[in-house]
Amino acid sequence: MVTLKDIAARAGVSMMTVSRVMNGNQGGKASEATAVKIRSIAEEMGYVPNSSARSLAARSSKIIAVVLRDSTDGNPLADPYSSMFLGIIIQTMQRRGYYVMVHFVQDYSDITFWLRSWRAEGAIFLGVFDNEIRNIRNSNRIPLVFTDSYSNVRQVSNVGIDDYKGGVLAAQHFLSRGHTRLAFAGPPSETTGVIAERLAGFSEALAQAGVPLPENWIYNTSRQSPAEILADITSCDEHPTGLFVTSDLIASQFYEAALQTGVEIPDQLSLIGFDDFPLDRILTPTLTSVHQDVSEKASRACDILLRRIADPNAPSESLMLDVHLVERDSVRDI
Amino acid sequence: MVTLKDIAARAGVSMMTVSRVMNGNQGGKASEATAVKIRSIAEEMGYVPNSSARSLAARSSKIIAVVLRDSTDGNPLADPYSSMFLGIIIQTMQRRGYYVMVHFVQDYSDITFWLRSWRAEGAIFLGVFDNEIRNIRNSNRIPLVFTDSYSNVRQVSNVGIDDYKGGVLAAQHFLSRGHTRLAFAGPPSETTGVIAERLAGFSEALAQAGVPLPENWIYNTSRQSPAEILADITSCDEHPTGLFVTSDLIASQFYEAALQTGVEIPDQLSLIGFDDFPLDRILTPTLTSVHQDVSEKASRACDILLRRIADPNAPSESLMLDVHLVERDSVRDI
DNA sequence: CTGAAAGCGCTTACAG
DNA sequence: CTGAAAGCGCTTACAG
Repeated sequence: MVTLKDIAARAGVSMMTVSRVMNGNQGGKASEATAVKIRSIAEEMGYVPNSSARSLAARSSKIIAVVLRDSTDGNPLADPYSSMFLGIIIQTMQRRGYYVMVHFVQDYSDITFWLRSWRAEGAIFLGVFDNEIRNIRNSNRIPLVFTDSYSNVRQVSNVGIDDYKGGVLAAQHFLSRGHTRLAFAGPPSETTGVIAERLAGFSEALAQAGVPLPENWIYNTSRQSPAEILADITSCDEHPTGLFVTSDLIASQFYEAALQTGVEIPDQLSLIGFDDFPLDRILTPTLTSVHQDVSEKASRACDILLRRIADPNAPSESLMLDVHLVERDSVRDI
Repeated sequence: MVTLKDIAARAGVSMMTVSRVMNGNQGGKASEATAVKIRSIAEEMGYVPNSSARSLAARSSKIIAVVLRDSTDGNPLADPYSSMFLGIIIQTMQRRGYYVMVHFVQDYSDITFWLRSWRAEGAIFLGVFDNEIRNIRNSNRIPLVFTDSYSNVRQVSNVGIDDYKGGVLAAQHFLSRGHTRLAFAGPPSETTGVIAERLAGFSEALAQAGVPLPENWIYNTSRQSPAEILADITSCDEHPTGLFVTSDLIASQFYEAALQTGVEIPDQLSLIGFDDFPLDRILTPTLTSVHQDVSEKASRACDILLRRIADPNAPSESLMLDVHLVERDSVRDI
């Protein structure tokens, strides 16, 4: 393995001079003549800097950590939302000269151990960490960027979207098409958080129009399968005519269940999803959905993180991106 | 930051003893009494080993590299195949005590630089690297596992599937349903490789049944959009009644194009895809597809890599997993 | 069972 | 513009 020392010997200079040149020769601290010579020797000898040594000496690693919640029931990257997001992060960070390590986490204490062990320079969290966010923040001084968080911890940066508005848009669309009996389905929600916001926006917009959203029409997709929920919905006489689902991924499971159980979308049940994935355009019927811009979200998260890495005194920034409704064919007129 | 030295001082032993204990005290090299004491002190002080220092001294990093081909036209993780695969790798490697770095690569020389710089212990390549594989192998002595490679370099391990059989199965299915005019669509293929194999299996099985596959019915999805291909196919009088597409991702783009151009699947054109993604079950009509087991492929790739890391003399192993056809509704009877 | 010495390959901080 | 010294936090290899 070729080291700085080897190059220094060949060039007849000190290791320090080589080190400076290999690090871009900031401000021409070395003469251009020696720099050129050193670069050509390094090239010729196939020099590759040792990142571990660099990290150890410089106390900085060029490593960006991406943390996803490990889903016990399978693959955290099975969700297109997460994988798209991760893809953009890797692309962006790589272009800026960083290395990306990915970690699936079950317990938040894992994270701290891992971040410290590698001296990660910053971390981006995908998925909801609202309950752990304070602990994570307190045990890690590096810049952290969360996504979709509704935590009240203000010392971390967050990139999210207007989930409440998403719920409102879904409600308004159903109402505008004449629906007055509506249901909601999503993972269980705490009092705050992405799902709670979408639900709040949805139910409050309905309430404003005098349309109630009964408790028993708020379905928990962790407890009941889409097929069970469909059975439940269609069993009652005056059943809901529209269902707002908190993600396109789950919405697509409803399509599958509808196919199996013979429920007609949108005739028996209209559907609105959330995310606006490419998938929506090939479903039959095409899925009306609340659009969020994952790429934008990902690159904003990277920008904020990089800014805070570059300037340790930079304030934490949070950002809420807009959403809009994309009308397709899964909502019928009543 | 707490170091081995700090713990050693507190415990009244040498750094070496602490080091041994922290590394699992292999073979009881330290007395259990001191081991217990050291562990409790380490715990109490919140000791986190410094991975950079470890890597530097031990010349081994616990880093596994995953290399994906950077797609110029977007996000390498937009393809569910890649993201599922990556997800399993991360999960598996993490459980075995390794760290995963992900790299999107354009030029193969990037790879070598990166692998060396971090002293990665092994690498898994997702996507086709057939042309670069010899160079990659020659410039890197660490264990490498490729996927879906048809390279003749035998010093690397490879995990693939029976692509040829996949093509045969598609042909046979079309034939069994009475189709005699068939087309093929996929990315451009070299003389060898995944796509070439699928095409060869398809066309040879057809030929055996006396059904020709004309050159102009072999479509290149990089040159023509699905909409253009559909237009071309349906324009001629005696047009193909069935189309074999090399991935479900591309097949889904044909569904979208069919919707826009008004081509009826399967009435005007029957379709068979490849991969058997969950998506297939919610398309209308549901998509008949050649099944491959991505999870199996990913975990086999990890197994092989770990075995070769554990034993540097372990031979390279290659593996070809089986495929089968999953019949759904996208192929009509003729 | 335990430890002192040397070194992994770099950078920091200082001196000139 | 250049360099000698010290050190980052570990492990290897040896000695006892």
